[in-house]
Amino acid sequence: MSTAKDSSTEEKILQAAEQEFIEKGLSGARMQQIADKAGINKALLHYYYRSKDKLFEVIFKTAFQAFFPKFKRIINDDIDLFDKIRGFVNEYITLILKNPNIPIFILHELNSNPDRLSIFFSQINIALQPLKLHINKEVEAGNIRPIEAETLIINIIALCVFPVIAKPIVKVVLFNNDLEAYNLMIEKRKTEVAEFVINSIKIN
Amino acid sequence: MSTAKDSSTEEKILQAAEQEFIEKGLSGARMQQIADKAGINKALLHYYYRSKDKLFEVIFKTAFQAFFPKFKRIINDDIDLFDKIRGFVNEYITLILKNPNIPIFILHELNSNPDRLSIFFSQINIALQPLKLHINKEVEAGNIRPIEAETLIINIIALCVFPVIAKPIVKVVLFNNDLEAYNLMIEKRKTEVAEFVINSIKIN
DNA sequence: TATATTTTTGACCACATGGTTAAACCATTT
DNA sequence: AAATGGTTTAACCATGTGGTCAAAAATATA
Repeated sequence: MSTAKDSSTEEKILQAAEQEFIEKGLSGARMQQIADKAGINKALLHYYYRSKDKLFEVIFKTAFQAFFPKFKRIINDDIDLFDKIRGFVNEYITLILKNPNIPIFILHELNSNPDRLSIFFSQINIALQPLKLHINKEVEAGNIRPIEAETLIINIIALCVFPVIAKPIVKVVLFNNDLEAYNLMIEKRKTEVAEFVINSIKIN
Repeated sequence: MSTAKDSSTEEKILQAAEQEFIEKGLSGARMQQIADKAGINKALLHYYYRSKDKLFEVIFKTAFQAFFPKFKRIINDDIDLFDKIRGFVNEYITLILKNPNIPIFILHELNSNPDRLSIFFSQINIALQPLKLHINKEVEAGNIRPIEAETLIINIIALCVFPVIAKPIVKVVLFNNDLEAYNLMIEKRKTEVAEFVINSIKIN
């Protein structure tokens, strides 16, 4: 058994590949560019990962995990739904900001090849099930306004993700190209999004 | 003056190019493929549009107009803010559904080259100004909960666009790959999104 | 009908790109 | 020190790709 997995070379390749693929997408990425970024020979890429597609597959998987992590911790907790939403929004936006280009990357690649998703199906499905149940329970109990669990979940994720993936537009159009203002606004959303959602579903 | 602009050939090229570019992106699109789809020789592409980039530029511009249309009609109307939101959501989702792949296309291309946006800056900026003012006015008058106009606008657009661009994920994860169920949900959002937003900002 | 003009094509070119190979390099074992 | 096996490289190769060009076909003009 080799310790190649931990070797600095393989690590450098993965980092370089992640950068290149996430920035340019599968078709836009160049093996030569990845090799250069990793500071190695191009042939070495094929030594570790036989083809561009194989290498892409690895990057896509890890990127997808980052985009759709196992938020079981938050979701499974037996806490108040509103607090659950607050916790989720805060953690999720924080997570996305760590690599803000991943969502468009995933969405773009998934768009031209939706089959890639199939591997992750059960993982996500199981991860969201408890949250769905909790929402439905609260609706039935009359604790929140009637709303489909799916709708509420989509809305929350939309409000977290979209402002980040639309950064070029939002920054320019709504904040006159002021990066500081844009960043501040995203930062504020870590709490504001939850309140926006809660205001919408709570009963007065 | 030639009448080339109206010629069937040029029209076929544009249609084929739009399909190809929007589906595969700039780097993924192939001139040969576009020629094939248009049923013409590849050299003819370069006869009408000198280079791939020139052709792309044309497609990108028209696509962007579709993504960010001149919604002045809705926004400028001197109607109730809530009705304005209802009208906007309904029209915008309807518009996006006409070519649901445009948003990711725009976002993806803008991500790797944000400069492309600069041409449209003033157009969008002017288009949204009246809406901002209206929101601020309602907040100051105490008619709705305090919220930044920018935040409210982002939220509305996010709720309209995201479920469409995340279709591959949403369909599979939340609707067990049931296309009908997914479509129905999007259809419902034409009215539900507005109510979700209004519930959040209205004062009880 | 003859002539200019525009549109369309097949053949081609230069170059970028993913991928291969044989040899060199390097560390570890014997 | 020699042999072994994993790692790295330079030099190649085949193919795909954007783009060109000269000639043919079609169309307009005289």
